[in-house]
Amino acid sequence: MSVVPVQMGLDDHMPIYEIPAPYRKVATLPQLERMIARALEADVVAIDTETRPRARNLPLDGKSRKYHSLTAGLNEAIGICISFRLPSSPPTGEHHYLPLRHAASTKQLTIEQVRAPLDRLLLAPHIRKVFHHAKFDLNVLRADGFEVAPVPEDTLLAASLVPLHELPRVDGPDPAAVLEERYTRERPSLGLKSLACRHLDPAADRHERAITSFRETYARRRGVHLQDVTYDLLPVDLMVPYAAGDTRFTLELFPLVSGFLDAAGERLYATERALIPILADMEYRGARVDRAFLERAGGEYQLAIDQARADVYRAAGRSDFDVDSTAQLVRLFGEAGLVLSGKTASGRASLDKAALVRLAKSSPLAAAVSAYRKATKLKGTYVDSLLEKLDHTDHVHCSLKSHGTRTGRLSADGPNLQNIPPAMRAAFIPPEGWTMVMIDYSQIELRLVAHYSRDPVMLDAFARGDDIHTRTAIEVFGPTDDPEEAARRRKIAKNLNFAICYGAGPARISEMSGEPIEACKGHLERFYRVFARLDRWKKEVVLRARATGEVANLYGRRRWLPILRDASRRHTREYWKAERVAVNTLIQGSAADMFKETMVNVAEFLRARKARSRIVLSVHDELVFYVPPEEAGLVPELQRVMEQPSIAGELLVPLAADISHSIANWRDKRSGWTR
DNA sequence: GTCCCTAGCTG
DNA sequence: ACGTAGCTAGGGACT
Repeated sequence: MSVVPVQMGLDDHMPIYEIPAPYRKVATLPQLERMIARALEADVVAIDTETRPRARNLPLDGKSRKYHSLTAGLNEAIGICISFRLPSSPPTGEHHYLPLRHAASTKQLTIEQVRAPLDRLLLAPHIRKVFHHAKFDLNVLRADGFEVAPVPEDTLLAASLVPLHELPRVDGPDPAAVLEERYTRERPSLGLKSLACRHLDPAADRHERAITSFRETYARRRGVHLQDVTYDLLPVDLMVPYAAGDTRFTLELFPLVSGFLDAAGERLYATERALIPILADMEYRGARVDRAFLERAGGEYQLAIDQARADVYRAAGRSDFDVDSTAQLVRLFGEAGLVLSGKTASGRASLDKAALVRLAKSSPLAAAVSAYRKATKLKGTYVDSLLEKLDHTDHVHCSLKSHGTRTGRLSADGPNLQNIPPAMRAAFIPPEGWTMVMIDYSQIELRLVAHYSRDPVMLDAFARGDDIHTRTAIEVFGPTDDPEEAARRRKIAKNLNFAICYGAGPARISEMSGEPIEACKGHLERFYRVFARLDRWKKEVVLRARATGEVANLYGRRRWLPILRDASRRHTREYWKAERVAVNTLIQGSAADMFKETMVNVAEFLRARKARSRIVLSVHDELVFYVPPEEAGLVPELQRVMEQPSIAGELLVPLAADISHSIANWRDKRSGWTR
């Protein structure tokens, strides 16, 4: 920065900073009115919010740095950045920071003062608003009563769909490093600063570094944690170029990045964009949780944990170790003469569930550790942490990332509501008097495998509506009248079917099905003789991917796998993994993009009918809805919408979506829909 | 405080 | 060579 601060760390003695061009502060009504008037003449306006954790999101206690999530907003706006460029603007554009909730001594407008002018811009129908990660800002703005229309553009989502390694670089990187990255790195960071440094200005992070250094000094002098030095405590003039820099980069990245979208990319981007307000709304409203159920379950699990821990110490004959420490347990097992055959990824002796199950018959110690692990997992990850995250209306708000996976699936965190075990699904309940409706695709990935491979047996199975695992069992092992044998064969067949999607070998099939490994080798060979087209398709996928270094799914979503075309890395562990990834990405990714399209179609269906029903959760191939009693008639229609994505007509297999419902909770459901 | 490792939950 | 895609918790080693 241009001016060295003379004094730091006191709100009322903030150092004076000079705001460099082309950045501007908007702190008075005339300045705001002038800025909005000019913005309304622009075709594209970049917008960003600066935030702090909500004031009531206080640390849990002195030592924990975790915050309560008491409200959907999670973060509170402290200021808004707005950038645009008119023909009459300087060539570098006009970039503004509008402080709203900075330290009291700061000259700034209030939310209510800016509401009307800002609404004119945020709702202007003809202006494209571009954000980097719009969903976040939409919810921050919503917490202050602002809406944005039309649906914003998003440079983060556009960048997630573009071959970033083909974009021109401005940071003059070492050519060897670029080459290495082309061959090894699947996807560079999608962070705004990272994209800006690579493609706009190598020094794009200079203001961020200035801010960080200020915060570090402030934290040191005040004796507080760095993360407690929130941005609203900083001198506003120091914030202006940093904050408005973000919208400057967003504005400049937008045409650059979206210019690299191909036709399929444009279509995928349209779906991603349509998902922004849908996911934002799911996050904002959250899922209702039965707090009393969780508290009860927590007590029961605690008893089970205490019991299991005592069992472990008794079986071990000593108690000078930590049951939570796998390393100490491995040592203990070794001293007790228990042999651990499996290995971890790093080659050490593994004491995972499979190892414990192998030993459980002969060792009470192993059985007790299993019980302990199960109870601590459920209580720690699902009961206690979920309770901490409930808001004052007992709703939990996760964050859904549309760009969170390399296949196209959504990812969820804070908490992850996509891996709630059945026992804990009982804690998720509908609003009073409403029904929870679950609609999930039946065997979506195997249907896509059948489509891709055109395997006649598999296509026939789905055309006839067979149970695919039973049909596979009959095709591979022949018919049997013994129901027990049929069940055993179906289990193996199910694992064989999953093996296609994941690329599992005999060892994994053996572990999953409990059959001997040698037998599984034979099963796999027979399986690929029966479903010969399937094996051929997988080989073709790999051959094509070797030539191009990438795969593209049914919607044209691409995943770069540069290692596949690098002959020098052939026959390495990473290479073989990339082959499995190539196949899995087509299957999982095609299903994911179909599912995203379905979410958009379902949300549009509900919107068009002004329905109160809403999507609550999205778990890869399942949607969970809250449905009020008077909208029961919509449910079969939702099912039909789900069965008719745009690609349904081109698929060689029928799609099927199954309904289940419950007025109680997510676990205790009944299949079908009748009333 | 950071990071990695191991484990375990989901589709 | 032989299990895809995620997130989170805890221990343990490091700074």
